[in-house]
Amino acid sequence: MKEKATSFDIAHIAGVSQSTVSRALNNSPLVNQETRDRVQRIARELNYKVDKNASNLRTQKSNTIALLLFEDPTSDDSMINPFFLSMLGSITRACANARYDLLVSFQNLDDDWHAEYEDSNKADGIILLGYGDYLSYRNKLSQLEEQGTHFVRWGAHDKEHPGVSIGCDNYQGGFDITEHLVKMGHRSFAFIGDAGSHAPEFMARHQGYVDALSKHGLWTEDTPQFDAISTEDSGFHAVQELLEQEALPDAIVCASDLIAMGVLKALRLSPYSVPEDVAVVGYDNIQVSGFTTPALTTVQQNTRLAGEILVNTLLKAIAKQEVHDYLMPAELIIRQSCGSDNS
Amino acid sequence: MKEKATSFDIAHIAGVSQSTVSRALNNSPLVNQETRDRVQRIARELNYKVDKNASNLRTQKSNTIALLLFEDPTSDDSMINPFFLSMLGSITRACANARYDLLVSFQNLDDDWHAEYEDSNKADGIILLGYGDYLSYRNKLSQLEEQGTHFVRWGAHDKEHPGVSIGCDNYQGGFDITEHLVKMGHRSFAFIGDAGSHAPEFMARHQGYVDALSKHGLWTEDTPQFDAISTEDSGFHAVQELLEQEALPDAIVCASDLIAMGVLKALRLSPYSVPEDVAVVGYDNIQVSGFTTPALTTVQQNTRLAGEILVNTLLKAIAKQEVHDYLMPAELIIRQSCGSDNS
DNA sequence: CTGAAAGCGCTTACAG
DNA sequence: CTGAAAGCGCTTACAG
Repeated sequence: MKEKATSFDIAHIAGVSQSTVSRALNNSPLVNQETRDRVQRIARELNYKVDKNASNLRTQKSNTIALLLFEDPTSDDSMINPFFLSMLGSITRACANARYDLLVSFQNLDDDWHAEYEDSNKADGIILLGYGDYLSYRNKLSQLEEQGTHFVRWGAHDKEHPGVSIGCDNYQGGFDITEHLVKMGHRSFAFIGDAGSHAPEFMARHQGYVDALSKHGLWTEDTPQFDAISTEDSGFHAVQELLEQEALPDAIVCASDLIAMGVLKALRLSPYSVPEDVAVVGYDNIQVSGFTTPALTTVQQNTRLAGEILVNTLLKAIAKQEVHDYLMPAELIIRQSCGSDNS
Repeated sequence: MKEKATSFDIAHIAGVSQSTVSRALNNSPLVNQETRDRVQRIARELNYKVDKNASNLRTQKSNTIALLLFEDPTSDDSMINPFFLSMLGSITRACANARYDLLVSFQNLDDDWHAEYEDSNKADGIILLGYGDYLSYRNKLSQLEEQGTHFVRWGAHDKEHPGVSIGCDNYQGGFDITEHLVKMGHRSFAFIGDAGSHAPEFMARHQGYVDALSKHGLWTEDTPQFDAISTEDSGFHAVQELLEQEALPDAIVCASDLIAMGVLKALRLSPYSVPEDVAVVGYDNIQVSGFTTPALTTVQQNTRLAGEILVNTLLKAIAKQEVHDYLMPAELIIRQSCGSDNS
């Protein structure tokens, strides 16, 4: 293993000072064209790469973004929610386009994550991604903000929360999909998904659902709701309960596609069929939702756009520009699981 | 935004030298228990974090691994192959367990990636992940090895290639799934997937397929094969060709699940049904494959284990321990798309 | 346009 | 057990 070349080695070979090498490599206009070309050629030949630790230390910035992916610690740890995996993909892409490196990290909500990356100068800013009990880390967000850490959060748009957030219109999504079910002729409903303040996204979807039902006079206090987290298992068990209580409604609204997968599975084992006996809808439009039988009606969040906006907003914040919350529209994806017009 | 505290600030407050602060923070046994506690308490109060750039520069290691994800540049850029996304998830997890940071980057095969990360001291080692034209970057791998860069590669096990590789037994997978089709009574076949040396994984799967057919006397030189890359579109178009030529075989073996998705889609639009008229099998066991109609028979690669082995092998290499190639067994996942025993 | 020099914030031999 | 000092490899005012 050869010793790694430094800028001094280049300087020696090129017969210039190390300062000039540094300038040439950074394409400084201060340096003679010819000198620059020579230095760059030698650097290429020696396979020289600027030491990032040294240059970052000197410039006090890292050209790196950290992505903190929160996981619901109760979810099946063998699988990441496909929706977030898809976000991860689009964020990676957006970072590459912006010539930033991306540091990815999984976090538990109770980890001491709040300052780690930017404080240690490994990253210039942080993207927070994940469902999960948002309230429980709210004070950490405040602390981040207090310290002047740059961060953007994917999630529920909420004026009371610190920092800037990019999210999808969960309320509208919940409203639209529910109203569609009403139009399809369904009259009794159940909601599967935690509707408490611990899960703001789910709560907003639920609120949209409730308001749509209310608008059509279909909402009652005893409309069943199950506090499921976003896993197949949660959905599966919720349906089992419904079946035991012999309280199967016309339509089941799931707070996520993953939950809906479990719901469909449970119904497949039951005497009831979808959508004839019961309609099922999900949320997220993960890839699988187009392939279930019947294909799942759901709400799409544009992950590609979301990744771009998250990254661009963060970069703006790092550049000390003004940034704003952004609420992306939710798009209804109608497939077969909600019944057809002539039902 | 407050100025970030340095070890000198801590030293000043604690009334000790900066060297002692550094030792205390690194839990050096050289420092008095009481002093250490005091220093650590102050550091916590000041929300102090060691500057990674400085410490990495000094120690010449980064506790960071870089993951280079190669993409087939011809594939649909709106979507990463779900199989690799799943690998990404398990690698992230494995890194977190090893207390390493993970730098993720997408690369085109023609980028000048080969040295970037480790040479610039941003990472201690590199994981290479992706299908793609392996031959085209073979000399880059040689170069990596020559420079003493630590790397492991996911992919085809091959003694002739530089560096250590972790992969799944593609040959055995291709063999097993084909033999299963033969057992199901299928007699004529087609293979969809590039079987050339540019795609070593696919080539190995194809070789297993050919050998299984040969073993049962079913292989002929004119058994159709299509040079598809791993996308739905490729599979879709290959089937269209088969239909135009009116050469639909008993069974279609796809080099990946993504290809199989396209095959199923094309057949759905045809008068033929799966598995009655034609069997279809895939490879990878991506999540969707369990939800298609009919559910897809495929070959599973254990991504979770793969991620762990990749990371652990790389860490060993970084620690100058001896490392070996590893060939993971392929597991047949039998579902409905291949027909049933009584066919 | 170029060079000599300072300094980013650490870690770690060296001396006590 | 502790401190003074060197040095990791850069970037960038400063002086010419």
